[in-house]
Amino acid sequence: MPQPHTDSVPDRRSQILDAALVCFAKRGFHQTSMHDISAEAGISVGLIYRYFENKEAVISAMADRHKKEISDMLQRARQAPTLLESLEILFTAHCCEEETRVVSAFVVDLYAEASRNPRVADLVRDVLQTAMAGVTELISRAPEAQNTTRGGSPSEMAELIFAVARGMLMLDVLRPQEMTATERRDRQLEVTRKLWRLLFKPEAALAYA
Amino acid sequence: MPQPHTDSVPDRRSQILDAALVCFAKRGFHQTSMHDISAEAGISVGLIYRYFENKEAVISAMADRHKKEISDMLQRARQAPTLLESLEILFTAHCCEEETRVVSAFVVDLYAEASRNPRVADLVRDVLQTAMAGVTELISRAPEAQNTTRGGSPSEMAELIFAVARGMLMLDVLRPQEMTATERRDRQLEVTRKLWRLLFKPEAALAYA
DNA sequence: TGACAATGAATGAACGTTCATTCATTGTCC
DNA sequence: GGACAATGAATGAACGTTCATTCATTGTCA
Repeated sequence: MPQPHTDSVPDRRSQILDAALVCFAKRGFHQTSMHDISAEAGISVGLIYRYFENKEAVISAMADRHKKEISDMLQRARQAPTLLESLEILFTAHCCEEETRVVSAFVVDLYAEASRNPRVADLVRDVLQTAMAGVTELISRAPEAQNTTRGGSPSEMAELIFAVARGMLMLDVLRPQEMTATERRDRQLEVTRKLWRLLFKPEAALAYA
Repeated sequence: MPQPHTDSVPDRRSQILDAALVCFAKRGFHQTSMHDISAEAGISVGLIYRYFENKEAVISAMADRHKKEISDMLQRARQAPTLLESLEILFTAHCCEEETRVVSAFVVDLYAEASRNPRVADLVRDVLQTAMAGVTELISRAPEAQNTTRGGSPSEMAELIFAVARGMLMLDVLRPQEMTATERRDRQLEVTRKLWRLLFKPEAALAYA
């Protein structure tokens, strides 16, 4: 009853948000016009206003969706058998898409927006706190982390992990467009493993590395 | 000859760039109008066009100035007596200003712009490579780094250091406006020291920290 | 007076948003 | 089933506004 077609009406909101993501990543929030989004989605401008109050609502909805994606990612990370694999999921989440740059550019733009839009800032802060809490707990439970206090408390380690993850994501927008998602993923994994060794590998094993 | 008055003409270009930095940080590159900049600088709109070809030229000049500031910072870091102090300079450079947020927000915006403007991307890449090379050399020469290969080669360590620095800068734009520059600086220093311990402190000293 | 610094009204393009209109689909009655 | 009414998703031209940029004009020195 709610959706009698299920196919002919392909969830307009998602369709619009998908198009918006592409446009936002390509041109940024404020350089993207509603016409850009409508063209990318293959619909008319007016139709966007049937599903979103205005342009800012589109941006907010994108941020909300991103929040859900992050918590999905966290769920996956939680189910990984080892801490290292959890971290690998965390660090390469944005490489899952066809176009990694799309996600990275969007997130950097999101932070830029957060720096001047308090509502967006609250949302990003909230996402970050939830994710950090999840990872902190992950570390607390992990047997790999039991024998080392080198990186400080679990929450301090999580802080460092997230700083590196954000820093690498920022670097990603500088990489040449030609780089494939796989290449990006490999670069990310290298850094992940380096950080893991640094934080969790028993000292003895490293002494003469 | 270049500046005949030296005082009555207070270097218009710098004056305009100073105003632009404030506006860009407050509203972002593309939401800042030329009128905003002229109002902030206390001059007329038209005058900006006497010193800059167009708005993009203002952005480019800002990026160029940022490049010079980074290399100054690197120079200062090079002259520090210990590696830890070098790192502290590196991590708190953006806290020197009255308004830390201004610098952080500008840099995040710069990366966002880099993700879609190849000229800006080249410039940021260039700055980053120069700075990384400087820090790599700093590490190579430092006696503190001689006894540990824990973090990998000097250039690998530099990569990690810069990732954390970028990540912390990104976090800075989320901090409440009320936070003072000193508080921000302290938070940055905490992380710096943690990273330093992790990378350079001899293993023995950490075993039962 | 001449040369140049500085102004800010004017221009036109682009943008977000609105809304009168179209039309395929669904519901209703005989 | 067939004729007709009602719906509301979808369109895109139009509107008011904002903005980067221009340039005729004014102010200011030597």
